[in-house]
Amino acid sequence: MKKTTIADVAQHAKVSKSTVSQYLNKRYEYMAEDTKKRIEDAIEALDYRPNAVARSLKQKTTMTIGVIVANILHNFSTQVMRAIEDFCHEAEFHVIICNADDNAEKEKQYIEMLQAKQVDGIILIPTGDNVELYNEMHEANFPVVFIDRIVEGVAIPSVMLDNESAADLAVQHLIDKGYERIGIITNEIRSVTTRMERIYGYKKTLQRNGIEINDQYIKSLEVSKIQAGLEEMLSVKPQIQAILAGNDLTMMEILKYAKKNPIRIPEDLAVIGIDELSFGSFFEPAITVVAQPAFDIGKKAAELLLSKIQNKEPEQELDVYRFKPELIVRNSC
Amino acid sequence: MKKTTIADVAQHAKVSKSTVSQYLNKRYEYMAEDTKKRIEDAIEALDYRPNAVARSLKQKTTMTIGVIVANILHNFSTQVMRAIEDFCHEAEFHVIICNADDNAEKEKQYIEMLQAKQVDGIILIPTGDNVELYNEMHEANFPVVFIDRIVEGVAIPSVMLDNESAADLAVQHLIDKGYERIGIITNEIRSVTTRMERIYGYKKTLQRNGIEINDQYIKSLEVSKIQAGLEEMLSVKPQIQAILAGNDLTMMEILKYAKKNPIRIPEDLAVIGIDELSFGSFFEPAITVVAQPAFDIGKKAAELLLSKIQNKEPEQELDVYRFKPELIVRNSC
DNA sequence: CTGTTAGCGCTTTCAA
DNA sequence: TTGAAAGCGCTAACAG
Repeated sequence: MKKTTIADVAQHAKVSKSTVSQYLNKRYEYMAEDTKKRIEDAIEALDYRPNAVARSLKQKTTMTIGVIVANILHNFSTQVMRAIEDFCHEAEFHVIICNADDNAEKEKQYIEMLQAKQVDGIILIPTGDNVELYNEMHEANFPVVFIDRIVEGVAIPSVMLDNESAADLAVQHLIDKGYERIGIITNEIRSVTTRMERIYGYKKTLQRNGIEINDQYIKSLEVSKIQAGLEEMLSVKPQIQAILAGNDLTMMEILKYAKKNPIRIPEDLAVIGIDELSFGSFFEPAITVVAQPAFDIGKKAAELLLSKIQNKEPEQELDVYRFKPELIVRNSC
Repeated sequence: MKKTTIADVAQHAKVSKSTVSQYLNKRYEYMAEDTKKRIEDAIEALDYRPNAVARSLKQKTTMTIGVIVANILHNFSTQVMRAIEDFCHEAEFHVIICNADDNAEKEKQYIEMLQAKQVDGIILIPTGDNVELYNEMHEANFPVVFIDRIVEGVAIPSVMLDNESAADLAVQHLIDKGYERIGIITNEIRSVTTRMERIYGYKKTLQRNGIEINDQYIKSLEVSKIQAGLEEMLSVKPQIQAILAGNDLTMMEILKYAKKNPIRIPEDLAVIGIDELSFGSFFEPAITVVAQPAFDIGKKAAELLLSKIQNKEPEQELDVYRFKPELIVRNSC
């Protein structure tokens, strides 16, 4: 059963292909009611569906964007994805999703595949290790937007959390609660910029409050090493009083640790995290967090990308769009 | 700056377009080493990238599939997505992701958009409300695979959990632990089949153990009504001893409720859930669950779909592929 | 108001 | 071993 094409419709309606094409593209202006009707009927009768591939070939636009995240299993990525998909759906764009697993090679491969597929743009949580490629895209004027991190030396806009305030908010809250010996654990998976900014915010807030920085209270570890790192950090004297978890995964490791070696939260150790937790509100104790507006971030990125695609120069081509974190006070500190 | 096309490469390498095409498709058999080399160089020199859209138009295959989930924010969907994307990546397929939000209209729209885009197949967590459309696809021999639910009267294969055993496993565990008055709460969002099967498994196991079924212990509610439903169920006399949560969202509602009205788990109320929880192991108490292999389910669906696409008749065209649940015993019952 | 024509970039006979 | 030519399904001048 051959697919019905525009030619079939034209024939059936006794008009030319171009007229049908006009119709499809809603350029009715100069179209006789009668022709219009005949085309409508033909389409109906033949159950005709335009072939978007053919159209794309001609128009050089696919109404499709690619999104490359580190891992769609991460909460942040999922929310970002959802926001992007929602926004794109509105605009009748489709999104192709790719997991680069923080692997530069895979990222590169995906970018190339997406470009071969002629996607109209890419939203990327960049590994940061394909600087050359990023720049090529930018120079070729190919629409790209970064999420969650800035890449040094690449003039592609980034949409991300104001990491410094996030850490500041967390640490200041801890200090206000009377804690002084405060640690921070971030995880290796998180991009360099993000980690640096959070640690920087942490340090700055400590200093502003006249608290000395103790490097033994600062750790950056891959998830599998957090338990050990925690052990170490907790044995440092003077004993640490509170910990800021750099993200959700880290917080979960801390909670696991606390359960295993019974440590009471917040009596023995106060905790606060960056990133909301699905169980934050009903955990015992409920966990205080600094939430990041992942959804808004995703939406903004999609908005930016589509406006680049549609060549509407964005209001002001900022290079970094920072989103404010929100402190959600509960009982873990 | 015009994009370089196969014609440019041909010209640069002083061969014809068709020869370049041969090269691109790795049909080297009759190609002189020299020609091959010249083409290689030309591609390199011009930084040529084949245009997949043009190729698709000709070949009638896009190497792209669509995946329509209810909501990518749901844990299950996320895992399924990840598995599908992994599998497709191996096979050099791309995946377009869509959130239908359990909305038949949106689902329909997506299916049509995806078909217009000429995707080679679709994996669908069906709302179940577009039976006609499902059948059209099936009759047109368009590759489709369902996940998580069966649609009555539609001969499309489904990949899903063995829901009945999942409920059975949970209830039997509860009974073995000495509980007799056992309730079940499922949520409306979950598809009809899934819910029915789980409730059916629950009842069957109760009966097998000679325990009478009490309809007041069975509730199916939308998430926002679970708190109230719980209140009601817990006031029924004789007092319920244990609850089976039909999925992760339901379990979280139960946990919230228990925290608010202080109910000790498992002393006052034992709980067990279907679906693993990110916090299951370190919650206090750790939550016993029956986990479903979402990843395997996604992988299998992708495998099935690609084999349909590649027209390898699957080993045996089963219409339902059931996956075994796994009981993870912890401390909540 | 509608039809003719010429491609978009690639693949694929078929012939040379 | 390579090239010429036709065509995938659609759009877009430009005529008429």
